[in-house]
Amino acid sequence: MANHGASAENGGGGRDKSVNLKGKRKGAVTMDQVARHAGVSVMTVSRVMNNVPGVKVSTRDIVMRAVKELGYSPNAAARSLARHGSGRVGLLYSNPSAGYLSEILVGALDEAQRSGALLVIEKCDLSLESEKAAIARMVSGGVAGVILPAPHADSLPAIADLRDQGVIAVAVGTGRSRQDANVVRMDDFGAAADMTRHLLELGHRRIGFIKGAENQSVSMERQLGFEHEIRKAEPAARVSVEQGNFTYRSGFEAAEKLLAEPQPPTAIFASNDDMAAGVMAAAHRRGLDVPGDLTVVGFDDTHIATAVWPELTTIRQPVAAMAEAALRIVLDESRSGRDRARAGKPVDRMLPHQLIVRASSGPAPAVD
Amino acid sequence: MANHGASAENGGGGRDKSVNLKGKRKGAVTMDQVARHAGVSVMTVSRVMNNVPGVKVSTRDIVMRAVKELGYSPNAAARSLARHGSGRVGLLYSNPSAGYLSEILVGALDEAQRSGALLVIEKCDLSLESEKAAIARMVSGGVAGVILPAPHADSLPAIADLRDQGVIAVAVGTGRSRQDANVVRMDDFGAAADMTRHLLELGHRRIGFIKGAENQSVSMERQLGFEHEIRKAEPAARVSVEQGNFTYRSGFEAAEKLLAEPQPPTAIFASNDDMAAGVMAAAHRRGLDVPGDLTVVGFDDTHIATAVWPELTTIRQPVAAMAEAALRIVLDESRSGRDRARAGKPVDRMLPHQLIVRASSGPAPAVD
DNA sequence: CCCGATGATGTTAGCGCTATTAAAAATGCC
DNA sequence: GGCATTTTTAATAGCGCTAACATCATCGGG
Repeated sequence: MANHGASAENGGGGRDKSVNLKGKRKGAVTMDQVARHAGVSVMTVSRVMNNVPGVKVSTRDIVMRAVKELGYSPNAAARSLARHGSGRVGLLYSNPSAGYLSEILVGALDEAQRSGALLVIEKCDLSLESEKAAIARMVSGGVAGVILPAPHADSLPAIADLRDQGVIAVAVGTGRSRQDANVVRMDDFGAAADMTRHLLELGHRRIGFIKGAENQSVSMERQLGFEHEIRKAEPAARVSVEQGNFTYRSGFEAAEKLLAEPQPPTAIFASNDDMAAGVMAAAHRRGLDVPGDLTVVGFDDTHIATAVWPELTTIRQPVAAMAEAALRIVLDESRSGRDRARAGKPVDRMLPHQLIVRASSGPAPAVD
Repeated sequence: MANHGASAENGGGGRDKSVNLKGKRKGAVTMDQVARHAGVSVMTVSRVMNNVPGVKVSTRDIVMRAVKELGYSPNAAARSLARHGSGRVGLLYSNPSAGYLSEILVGALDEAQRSGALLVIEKCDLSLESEKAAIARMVSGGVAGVILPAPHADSLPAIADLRDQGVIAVAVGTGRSRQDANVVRMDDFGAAADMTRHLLELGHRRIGFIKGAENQSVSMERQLGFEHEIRKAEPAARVSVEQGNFTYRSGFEAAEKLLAEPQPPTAIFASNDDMAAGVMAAAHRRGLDVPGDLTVVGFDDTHIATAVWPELTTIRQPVAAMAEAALRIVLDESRSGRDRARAGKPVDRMLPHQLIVRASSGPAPAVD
């Protein structure tokens, strides 16, 4: 490691004393170097990097330029250490829709890197004991807060547990705001309404709806959004609702029932993409063309939405952004909540969704 | 920071002395405390924690006990910092099978946490420039090595790039061992042979095979394994091979072709689960029962394998374990390679796979 | 024109761990 | 038994950063 490629560059110049003075290692620009380069002290650089107020604009600019010129990027480890253990954040995961997990992870990881936090991920299954154990592990690992994605976001015991231990909790992807924990979510109600409007605009008047798992609050929100829009825009439409549980299989089975009705729906709105994929399979099995004979739409825009043929019309849920936001909240809260005695109501952050129209939805077939 | 919520609880309980003794902060046991508790110096504790040879067994035991009693877990940030930037590992990801990504992430993260490494994840698409840019970012971020999962594992430019910059590269999930980089993989050839044997044992003699993407070396391995087993065990079997590219859609289309043959196969072996799901859809569309009329098997055991109905018989690829192993290799290499001049041949680690028999495979239908 | 308010910046002291070096204890050899 | 050698342990100096305090300008009012 003594010298190789990188050092040749430095050595070649020969005149750049400052670099030579400090260090021989590649890509190891430190605050010190930036400070020297900008002609200020390290503390000023630190202030600029952390957006701490009380730095003259002109100074800030000089520092910024130095940062850019040297390609400086702060050392997450050192930062986390100096911040005295703050910046350790837990992330509880079980085994949700898989694609969902990786998005959560990517979003959180990304933000963690950016803000110098350390992510501690901990696996558990859906059982209460397992959840509790995982939380205990995190807490004893010294996390400042814990992010609870999807299925755990609605776990009262988990939230209560965290609260009792004085650890910040952020629920991601829960249906409603809540008093006892910070929340990052999307407008499930509104999104379901948007999708419903899309179906109505395509002329569908017989619509099937497949509910999500009963223990998740988003299921209810989505159903309410659907029903609200129907009542508001087209009360005459005929709807039938089946219970699902967010799995492909439950979507398949629900669709079998819906399609077996004497006057089957011309469109089926599944509360997530996995179930929509199941619906599609059931439709194909009956020889129905999608979307010629049956429009199928989902929710979430996970991997499966485009892995399926035809590709699903669905609602894009900004999962990665939600995870990012959750991490930010933990960090902000842990820093601000340090002195003021844990007051203030919990944060409720809602991120925008988007209707993605793909090939699985089309105009309603002519009346039969 | 002096005290907030948590301290009130401790104070309230009043009797839990041990917690009070240890420290005022939750879960913040330091090496210092362990050392004191064990009656040794911090350095000895450090040696024990890192399995450095040269500690008397008796001393090691004492330290271990102290560690356990105090519930000590090393601070990753401090460790990474003190190790002088080592322990920073990059992970390049694009957008592979999604379920794959989260498994990779989970495995790597898990091991990162355990061994106190800092994971730097970096996104890129399949283009060469994007790949190059992502690698540059990581390198300038001071990583000791980079993990290249699935599609990038076969990217010669990426590997060459890394090598030129003196950064360790580990390819995960490539088909063959290689001279220019460390590799973690599974026995794709053998696994495909296993699966083929499974089909033959079920009595299938007309078998369709759907190849994976041409630019990935595992595709070839799996095909060779399949063909090898056929030739070896049942040369009389009729096989037809279609090209796919690992997507659901390509599986669907390949299956359409296979099933349109005058004497269609009684079993289709898709090189991954996504394609197998596509095959299943095509079969259902034609009114074929799976596995009654057609056996469908996949490869990888990703999320979709159980999200589909009937659930897929497939090969379990130990993705998480592979990611773990990859991280270990980077860490080991970066530590050992520090002095000895980057010699030694690359590591080639092969992890065991497993044939998972589920509901999608069954005995061949009676001859027609 | 001096003195306390404000800013704006610089200094100092660690965060928890590991490398390095020095010291002590155990061992070997003649 | 004495001294070179080889373990095994201890002491010390940072890693790159930030919190807390110290310092230095700058400025207006008495």
